[in-house]
Amino acid sequence: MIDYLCQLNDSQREAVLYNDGPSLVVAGAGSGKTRVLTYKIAHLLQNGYQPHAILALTFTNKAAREMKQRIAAVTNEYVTRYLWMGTFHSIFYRILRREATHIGYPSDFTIYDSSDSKNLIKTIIKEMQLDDKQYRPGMVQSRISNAKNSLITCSAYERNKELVKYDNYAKTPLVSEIYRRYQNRCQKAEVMDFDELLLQTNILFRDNPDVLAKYQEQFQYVLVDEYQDTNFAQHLIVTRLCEKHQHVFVVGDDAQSIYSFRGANIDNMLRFKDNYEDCKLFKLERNYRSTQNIVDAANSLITKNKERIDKTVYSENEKGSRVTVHSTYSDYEEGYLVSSVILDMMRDNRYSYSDFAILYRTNAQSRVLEEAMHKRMIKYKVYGSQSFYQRKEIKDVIAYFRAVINPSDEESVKRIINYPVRGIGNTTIDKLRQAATSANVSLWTVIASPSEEYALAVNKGTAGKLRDFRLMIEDFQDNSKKTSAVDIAEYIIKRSGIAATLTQDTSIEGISRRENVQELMNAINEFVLIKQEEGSENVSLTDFLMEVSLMTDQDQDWDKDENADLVTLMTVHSAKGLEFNNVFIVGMENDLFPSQHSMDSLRAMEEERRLFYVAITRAKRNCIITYAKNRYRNGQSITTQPSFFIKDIDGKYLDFPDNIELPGKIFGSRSMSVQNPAWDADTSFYGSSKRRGNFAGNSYSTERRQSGTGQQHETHQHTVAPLKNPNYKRLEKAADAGEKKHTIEGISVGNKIVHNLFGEGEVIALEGTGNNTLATIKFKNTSEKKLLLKYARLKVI
DNA sequence: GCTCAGGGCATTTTT
DNA sequence: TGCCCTGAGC
Repeated sequence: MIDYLCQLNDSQREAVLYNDGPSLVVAGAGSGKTRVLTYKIAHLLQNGYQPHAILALTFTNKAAREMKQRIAAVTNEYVTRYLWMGTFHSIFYRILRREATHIGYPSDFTIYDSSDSKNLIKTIIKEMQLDDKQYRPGMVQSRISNAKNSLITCSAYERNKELVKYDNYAKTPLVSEIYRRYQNRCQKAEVMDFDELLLQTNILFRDNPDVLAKYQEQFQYVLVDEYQDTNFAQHLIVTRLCEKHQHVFVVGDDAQSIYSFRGANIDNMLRFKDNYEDCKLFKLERNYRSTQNIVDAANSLITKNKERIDKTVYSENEKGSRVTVHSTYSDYEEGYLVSSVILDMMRDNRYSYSDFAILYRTNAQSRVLEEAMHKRMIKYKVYGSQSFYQRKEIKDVIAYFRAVINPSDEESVKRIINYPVRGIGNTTIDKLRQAATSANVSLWTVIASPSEEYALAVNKGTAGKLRDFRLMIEDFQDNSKKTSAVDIAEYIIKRSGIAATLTQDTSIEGISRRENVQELMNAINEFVLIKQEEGSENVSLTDFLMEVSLMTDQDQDWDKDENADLVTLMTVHSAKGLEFNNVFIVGMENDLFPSQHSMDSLRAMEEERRLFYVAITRAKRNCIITYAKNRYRNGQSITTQPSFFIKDIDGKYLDFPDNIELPGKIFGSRSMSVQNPAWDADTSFYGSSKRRGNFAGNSYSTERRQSGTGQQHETHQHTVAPLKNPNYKRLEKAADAGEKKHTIEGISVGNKIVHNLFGEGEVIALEGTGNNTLATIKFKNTSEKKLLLKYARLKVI
C-alpha cells in the first residue's frame, strides 16, 4: 500500500479511495477533514489525473495555500503549481477575466469590495433623494447581496412577487430600483462586487454551453472544502461543472455551518444526496483533536439542533478536564480572570503563550481583553478586525492601481481625484457625475473628453486641473505597460504626490501610515519574486491587483515569524479550522442573539449553537467559557444574561460555579504574583481594536524583569492606540501616583457620582492605595457597593 | 474647497 | 463612547 494511505483510518481511507461517483464526506470537528482532502488530491495525482484537471475550492486563500503545501509534501511541488486551487471568488475571477467577452465585460475589470459597493449604494440613495434612514445603505446592500447569492438579477428582482411584497411591507419599495441603478453603474464602471463574480459565473455557464463544456472537459475532478458554507450560487456552479463526469467530492460538517449571513445554505449539504442519486456518503466521526470531555460537551450542545445530519463524534483521547463556565462581574474582570488563568496554567503546566486562544463573537470585544493581556504582560496577537488592505493609506494606493488598470472604476477614481489635494472638490465631482449620468457613460469618459463634449460647466482653472489629473493617469497607464509591477508602483506613489504627503505628516499616525505603504511595497516585491520563481516573466501590476482584490485579513500570514510565542485573540468565525491546546470563549451573553424581529429566529438560534460548537471544538485540552454580568457597550453599562447555550447545556458536562461575584473575591483567590509597579504606571493605554499584527501601529516596547528567576528579561512589543476614555485615564493616573488622600481628580469621599452600572451614587469611603483603591459607593436604588477603581468606570456629576 | 465642531446614532460574523 | 455626517465659517 502506498505510504500515505497508512496514515489514514478506515473511514478516511475509504473516502480517499472511492472513485465511482459523487461523494459527500461528513466530517466531524477534528476528524481529519483536511487530511482526507489532501490525500484525496494526492491520490488522484498518483492515479494519473493531471494537476490542471483538478479543481479544488476552499473558503480562504490561506486554506488553499496550506493545502497546496501539504500536497507538495506528499507528492512534489512542481505538480501543485498547476492545480486549480483557491477560493470560489479567486478561481472564478480568473475564469471570468479569461471569458470576459462572453459576458460583455472587458477582461481587465476590477473588483469592488464591500465598502466600495456600500459607498456606491449611498451615492445612489442620495441621488434618488431618498431618506437614508428609511433606506439604510447597509440594509440595501445586504438585500442586493442576498438576491445575488440566490441568483436573482435586478430584472428578476422586480418580477419577484415575494421580494416586492417584502419591500413594500418594509416601507422600502424602491430597493429594486436602487439595485437596477447600482447594477448599471457597476457595469459602466467595469467592475464587479464579490457576489457579482459568482452570479456572472453562473450566467456565463448558463448562456454559453460551449464555454461550460470546455471547463467541464478540463476539470475532471471537482473538490469542495467546507461545503456547509456554500451558498446557492456556489452550489450551482459546482453542480454545472460536474454535470457530465460526476466526479465531485465535497467535504463539510453541517454542525459547523456559520455563514448564513453570507447566504450559506446548510441545505446544500443536507440535500446533496438528493441531488446525486448515486452519491456515496462517508462519515468521519472520530475526533483526534480534543479530550473526551470537550467532545462530549460539544455533542450535548449540537444534538439539540433539529437540522443536522446524524452522526456521533467521539474521542478516544484521555478524558481530560471538564469544560467550565465562569461568570464575572464586569468585562474588565473577565479580562482579568482570563489573564490570571493563563498565567496560572503556564506556571503549573508549562504551557507557552501560543497554547492559548481567546475567542469572541465580535471583533470589538478584543479591546478589553487586549488591555488585560497588556497589563499582565502577556504577549498576544489579534487577528481580524480591520484588514491591512482596508486601511485608508493602503486603500488610497490600491485605488491608484485600480484606476490605472481600469479608469472606469468610479469608486477608485473618486477616491484619488483629490488625494493628494489638487483642488478638485465635491462641486466639480458632482458636475462630472451629472454629466456622466445624463450621457449614460462612465465618470472617466467625461474626465477624458474635452469639456465641451458633455457640456461640463467648470471654469478654466478647474478644467486645467482635470486635464492634469487625466494626463497623470494616462502617464501611469503608458508606464505600466513598459515597466514591472514594483517599478510602476513606486513611480505612482512618488509622482501622484502620496509619498510627499505622507512624508510631511510627522505625527505618530503619519509615520505608521508611511510604514504601511512601505509594507505594501514589500508585499508587491515579494509577490513578484514568488511569481518569478514559479516561472512567470513579466509580472504586471494587474497580476498583483488580481491577487490583492480578493485578499482578506484571514489570508495573511501575520506571524511571518513562525516561532513567535503569542496568545491568539480572534473571532470564532476566523478560528474555524484551527486548533489550540487551551481555548477561552469569552463574552458569552445572549444579548447578541438576534431579537424576536428576526424572521427566522429558530434557524438563527441553531446557527448560534453551531457557532458555539465551533468554538468549543477548537480546544484540544481545556475549554473555559466566561461571560460578564455587566458590560459597557455603546457608552452605556448594561446588565446581561448568560447566553442560552450555557444555560442549555447538560449540567453533567459543564460546571457552573458562578464563583466570581465581586472583584474582592477573585483577588483573594488568585495572587497577582507578577504585578510590576512600573508596568502599572503605564496603563494609560488601551488596546485598540483597530490595529493588528505586525504592521506598524503606535508601537512601544517595555521590559519586564521576572522576580525570582534572576536575570531573565523579556521585551514586549505592543502596538496600541492611546487610551481614549478620559475618565478612566484620569483615575488610573491619579491612582498610580498613589495619592494618599484618595482624591482622584474630583472623586473623593462625599462626591456624588454616576456609576454606570448602578445609576447615581455617593462615595462614602475610599481605602487602599494606588491601583487597588477600593471605593465604597452608596447607590440610590441598590445597597452599598465596593468597587475597585481600577475596574470601575465612574463619572463625576 | 477645506476644516472643524457638534449632533445623532448605534448589529455581528467574511469572500 | 466613538463614528459618521452635516453645516457653518474661513
